[in-house]
Amino acid sequence: LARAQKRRRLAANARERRRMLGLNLAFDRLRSVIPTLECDKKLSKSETLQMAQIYISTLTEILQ
DNA sequence: TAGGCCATCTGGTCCT
DNA sequence: AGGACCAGATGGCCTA
Repeated sequence: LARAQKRRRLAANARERRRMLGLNLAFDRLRSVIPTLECDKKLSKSETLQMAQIYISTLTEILQ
């Protein structure tokens, strides 16, 4: 690959890394707001989404 | 050592 | 044109 192309690929990789960093930060914020009773190890990403969905459903139901 | 979770690279597509 | 977003591939690390 040409040097300019390689340089742009590297830049794109860096942007993608930063983007994922932002996404992971959002996961951390969501995790921090999910009540995890007596569960010391942190939830995986998909677990976090599942628990959030369950939590929201529960709160919604309580509000009825 | 197989399975789960994750980070990173990459090429494609859509948006500005 | 260049950036944002996305999904697939790949390899590393950890645990049952």
